[in-house]
Amino acid sequence: MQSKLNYNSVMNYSSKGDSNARQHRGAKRRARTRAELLAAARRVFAKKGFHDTSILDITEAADVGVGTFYLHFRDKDEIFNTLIDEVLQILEEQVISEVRSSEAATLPVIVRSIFRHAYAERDLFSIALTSGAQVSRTIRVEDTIAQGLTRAFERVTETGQLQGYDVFLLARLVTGVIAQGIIWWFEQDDPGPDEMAESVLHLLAHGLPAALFNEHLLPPDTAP
Amino acid sequence: MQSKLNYNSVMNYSSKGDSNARQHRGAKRRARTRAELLAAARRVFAKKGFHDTSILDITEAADVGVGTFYLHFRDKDEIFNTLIDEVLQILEEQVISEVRSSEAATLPVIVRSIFRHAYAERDLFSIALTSGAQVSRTIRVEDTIAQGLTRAFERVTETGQLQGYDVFLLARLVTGVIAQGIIWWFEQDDPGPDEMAESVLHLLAHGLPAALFNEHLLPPDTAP
Amino acid sequence: MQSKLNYNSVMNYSSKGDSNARQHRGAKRRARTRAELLAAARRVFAKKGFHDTSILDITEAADVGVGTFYLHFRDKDEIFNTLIDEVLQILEEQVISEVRSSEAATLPVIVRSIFRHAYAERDLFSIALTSGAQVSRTIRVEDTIAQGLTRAFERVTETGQLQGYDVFLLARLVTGVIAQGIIWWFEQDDPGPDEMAESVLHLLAHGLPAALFNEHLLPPDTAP
Amino acid sequence: MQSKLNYNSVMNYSSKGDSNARQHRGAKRRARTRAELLAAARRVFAKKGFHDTSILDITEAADVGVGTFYLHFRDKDEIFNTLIDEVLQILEEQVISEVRSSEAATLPVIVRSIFRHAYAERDLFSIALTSGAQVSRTIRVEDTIAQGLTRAFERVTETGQLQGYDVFLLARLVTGVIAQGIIWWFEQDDPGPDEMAESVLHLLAHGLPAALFNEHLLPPDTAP
DNA sequence: CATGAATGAGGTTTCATTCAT
DNA sequence: AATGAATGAAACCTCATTCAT
Repeated sequence: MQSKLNYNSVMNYSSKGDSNARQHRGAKRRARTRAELLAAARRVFAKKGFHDTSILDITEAADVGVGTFYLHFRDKDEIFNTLIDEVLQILEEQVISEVRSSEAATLPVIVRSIFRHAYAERDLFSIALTSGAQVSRTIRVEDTIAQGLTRAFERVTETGQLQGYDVFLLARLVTGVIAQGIIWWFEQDDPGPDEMAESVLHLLAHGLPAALFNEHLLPPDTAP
Repeated sequence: MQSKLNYNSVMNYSSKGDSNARQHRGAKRRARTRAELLAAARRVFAKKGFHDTSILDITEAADVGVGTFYLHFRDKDEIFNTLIDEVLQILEEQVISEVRSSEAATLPVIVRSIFRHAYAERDLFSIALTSGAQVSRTIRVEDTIAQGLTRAFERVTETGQLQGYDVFLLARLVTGVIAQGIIWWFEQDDPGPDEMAESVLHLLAHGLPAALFNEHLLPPDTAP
Repeated sequence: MQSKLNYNSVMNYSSKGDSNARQHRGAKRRARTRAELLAAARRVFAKKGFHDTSILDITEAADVGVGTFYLHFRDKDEIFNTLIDEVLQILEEQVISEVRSSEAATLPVIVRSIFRHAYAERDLFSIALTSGAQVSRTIRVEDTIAQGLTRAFERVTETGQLQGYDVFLLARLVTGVIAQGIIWWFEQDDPGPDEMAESVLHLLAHGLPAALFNEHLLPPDTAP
Repeated sequence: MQSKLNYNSVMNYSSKGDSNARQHRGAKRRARTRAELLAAARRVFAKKGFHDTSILDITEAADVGVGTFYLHFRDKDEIFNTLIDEVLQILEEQVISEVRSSEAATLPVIVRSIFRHAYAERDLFSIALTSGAQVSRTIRVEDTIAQGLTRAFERVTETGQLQGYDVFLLARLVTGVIAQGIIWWFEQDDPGPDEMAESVLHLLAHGLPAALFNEHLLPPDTAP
């Protein structure tokens, strides 16, 4: 809120004052500092996790004074959320644009696009997927993906298909597969995004091999 | 691991000393206090989340002195892990026993069993699924489920089926669907465990409706 | 509030538990620490004034850890108010007792008693009289004295005398004289309390010398 | 003292440089900014009290940049003192002029004049009377009034009257009554200045009603 | 074994002040 | 002269942890 006011004021500078040049310089510096803070926060969060990161860690990584942090963000939550929001907005834009420029706006296109972007930003996504709840009791990344999928699914609902499905639940379950794919990269780097997308899409398209529904999955007799 | 040391030490008390009776009484009291702490921790974690819970919160809820906490647990992480381990061990035992007593040890039986237990303990599972990472950088619940599934899947692998699947990744993806189902209960209480299991199993068995792979999922032209 | 709960709980200890002795020791230590904090606060306030005193100053003077402060008082305001309340309560009790044990409960007896006590505690009273407003927007010492005087005056009102006086305003004005007498000791130590009382009482009894109402108080012609 | 340096430097600007006209414009602007800061400070002090007012509060209220503040005043104390000095100087001038233009320069004339001016500026006076000590360990308003009264009283001393009085102490005690009258307006607006002056003057002229010196002021027997 | 008063490291946050523009 | 972004000292406060009883 505080920071948004500040942020917006930056945006408005060029159109308001008469002495354009002078105000611009201050605003530019301000924006640069803010960007440095965001970049530093991302690095530190990725390295130490959300919980173990202090404001001081961030300002030191950004090479600015402690107080500067509070000029731009209310607290650790806010910078974290800003970071996530930023990355989610880019994700959304990118997915939409990729989907538009593709032949057909089908699920495979969407999923591939999500994985590609998530892979590129996998450090942040991992943090976001595993520390989300402690920040806002809303799990932002999952929510955003689930909402996107829901909107997409609803397009099909309108055509009369998807009868008998709870679209919301379905979207969340699919989100679960995707999220787990991303979290996979928390520890390994491969398979890369395209292969990952194929695995996920294969599962989503055909389900699990029938064997898993027929065969015995436990040894006849085991001690724990 | 740490917590197991503590836990086992309780178990060993009665067999060590010479004056058996008195030690027994002490051990019983000790165990009772410990149990109160665990129960209190579960209540408080469910209400305030892991991060916002302090040791004092727990001891007050358990109606014991602060110092007492440290006689039983090293820190907040340990009591949390103990709680999770306990509940996961019960989950495992219950699933195994249910699967054993069923006609065929197939995936549906396993999944239903997992959901039933998770539903019964949904407050703890929700916390565990969303606060896992900040405790140990290992996401215990997902890991346990994924491991269990992996073991199960490997039985099938041995029969030569599941060719071309990365069993580990597959297990994790399936874990993702299950986990998201549980997290769903973070906000709603229904559908209940059996219905939830059906939805998940249907998805896992047949995949998503083909429409989602054919139809256009985006309106032809949207503003952001 | 916090501290009052704590404080009261100390008071109740001896009558509540069964294991009397053990609880007593803790409570005694607690009370001692609290008293040390109060004594230290008084010393530091007297030396540096309210505004320039930090919590750390107080805890260092009391030779306890910082955290200990917060076990007993919410913040600087609270310890200050506690200090003032304590001293004002003693003042009130002492004045009442002195007045009772005197021949006649007249104003001179009251005023002498106030000055005697205030002189004994003049460092604290000076601080209280000059820093009062910044703590609570109620000027505690003046208020207490004025209230006491008001109650006293009202006794006389009931006898039909004091016609035409606004008792509240009168009490405050008299409080002003007394307060200024005490503030006088902020910089000088004499005259002592009895002489001071005589000066004030003489003024209150006879008013100012008539000359001040007749004579010219300005030189016929002065530059600023 | 410090503030006077600053203040005078403003006055000297126009006479120093070569290009008279331009400097004049600069000086005028400078003076205007300074006046805005003073006016803003007064408003903010009146609203939030001295202690809770920050430099930023003042500059925002004055609608100037933070840095600008330091071009005119060293710190919060200085602007506060400047404000008080200004108002006290006006008080002094006004009292002197009113007294001069009156028939006889007696105490009633002085007191009435003081109250009239103090009432007009009562927000500032209230702040000054209750926050004085934290600024300079000299209680400026009381000091100024007491000094004025002392000077006036000394005129009478010279005529041989006021024998046996400590003139300084007497002046301070009278100051106490006047100050308390002004502080009264901190919470109420009436009685207005003239009525207030009459009450105070009546007290100063005749002292308190004799009853207060004869009657019992306490009920014969009270519980605390 | 249990207690809870005390501790102080470590975090957060504010705000007077500087200085490049 | 005016600006306001940046600074960091200095305060605040919490809470995990210890330890005497």
